[in-house]
Amino acid sequence: MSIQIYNTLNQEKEEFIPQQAGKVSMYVCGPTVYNYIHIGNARPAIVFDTVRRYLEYKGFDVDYVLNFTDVDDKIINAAKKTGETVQEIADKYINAYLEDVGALGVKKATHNPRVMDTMDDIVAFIQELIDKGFAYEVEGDVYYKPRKFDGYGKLSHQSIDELRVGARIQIGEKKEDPLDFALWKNAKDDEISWDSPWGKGRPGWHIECSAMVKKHLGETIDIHAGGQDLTFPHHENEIAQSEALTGKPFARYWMHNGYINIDNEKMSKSLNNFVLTRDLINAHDPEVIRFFMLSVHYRNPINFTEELLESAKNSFNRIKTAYQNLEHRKHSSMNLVNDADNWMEKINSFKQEFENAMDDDFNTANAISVLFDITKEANQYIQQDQTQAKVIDAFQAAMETFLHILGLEAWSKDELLDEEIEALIEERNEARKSRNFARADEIRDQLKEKNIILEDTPQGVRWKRG
RNA sequence: GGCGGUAUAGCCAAGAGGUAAGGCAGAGGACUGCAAAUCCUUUACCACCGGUUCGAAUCCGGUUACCGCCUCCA
Repeated sequence: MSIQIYNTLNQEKEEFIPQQAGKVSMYVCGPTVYNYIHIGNARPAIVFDTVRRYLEYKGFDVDYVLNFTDVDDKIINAAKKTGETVQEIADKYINAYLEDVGALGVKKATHNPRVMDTMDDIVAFIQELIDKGFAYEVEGDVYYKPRKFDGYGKLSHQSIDELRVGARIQIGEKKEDPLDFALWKNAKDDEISWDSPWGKGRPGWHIECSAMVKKHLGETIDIHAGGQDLTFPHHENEIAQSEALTGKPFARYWMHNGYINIDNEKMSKSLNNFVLTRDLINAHDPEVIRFFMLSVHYRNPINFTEELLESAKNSFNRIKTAYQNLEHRKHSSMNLVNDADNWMEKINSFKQEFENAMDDDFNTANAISVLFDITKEANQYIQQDQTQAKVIDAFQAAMETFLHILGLEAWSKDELLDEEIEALIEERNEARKSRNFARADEIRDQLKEKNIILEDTPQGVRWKRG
């Protein structure tokens, strides 16, 4: 089956066919780096990283570009407050972003362009738009004229005449039309600025993405992604800028992820209910956070509460435990090669189901349910009197594959116990043999305090970290 | 006002014409020296009202509630 992607442009699922066989160009709108990111910023990072991982699993070579907006009012204000330079603020929060998102299992982008490094391209882009009659300069500002561009509104499905534009003109602006938006802003006295044909200034917000996409991925890209609030005006404006310039389609598939609410309310400054990704990572296992995010389809809203995260932790533990129990059972398995066909077939069918789920617009919620199905099957298998190493391996390999696609495999590394603990486990075994259960339980409790949990199975003691 | 989204068990969440996946929590049972883990069993008038259909959470029309975007925002 082919991959189906819900395309905001047409509001329906479409078969995904990249321009070039085997290659995917993908651009994701990144953060404005003026603060630590909140969990709302973490969602697109995780979701589109998972999209990328799945495309790579399917054999595509993915060029994944995520930008950093490092020139912006908010950064300038932050710099004014702390006395640092804009560059320093930006550097600090770019590093923080990469750390946070890295902890959540997000792979590094192939490029992380910054506005500061793209200034020449941005200026050239704007100049060309002026030359082509889509933009005009007024006293050092440059504005784009959406009314000049035929398809304006095609992404957000807004009619240009229905837009409520009353609030759009601010005092001191010199737009010809309230709909016009800034490509270049004239510098105020002491602000950071760059030279341009229209004097010192800095770019508007939307133009950077158009310029970066063109610079790093070309005129038409396969996938453009971001939060659904970016649909309008940001992405709409990107299309207007880029397509006016090139005359070619800007992006072929537009993907937008849903919002995160906190206790059923939008995160907002007035409610003061922002949850910083950083704080959450310090308080919870990052993989549980990622698992939680992926347990809901990316286009649906997620409500975040501590209780739901706790529930996600228990859920994810079930999968982890099954994987670890397979590992333990491996040592008491036989190396026969026959009689395993039924199980191997079953395991293969899970693979197919997993792919079916992911093919269907990256339905991670269903993909995770396949992970639970295989977990149950594996649990049943290892309870049999006799097991085969080959089947155990196949179970584990399938689980690893699924977990890797979801970016959740980091925990599965081998862990070792130190000698002291090994000795205690051995002592407990002896105590149990001689039916000295008091001593056995004492040791079990003692280890539990050290976060080592012992479980007695027909195949001997099994331990795990609590 | 325009555009879009959401309403499914105590909770979370898939499903998009053939009478409801999965997980968490709860209850009962099995296994265990006791536990743990696991297995088995168990819980749904799919927001409301009409319509189409042999058949509708699923399609159409309407209603209600909530949410997002239209202004910086993931």
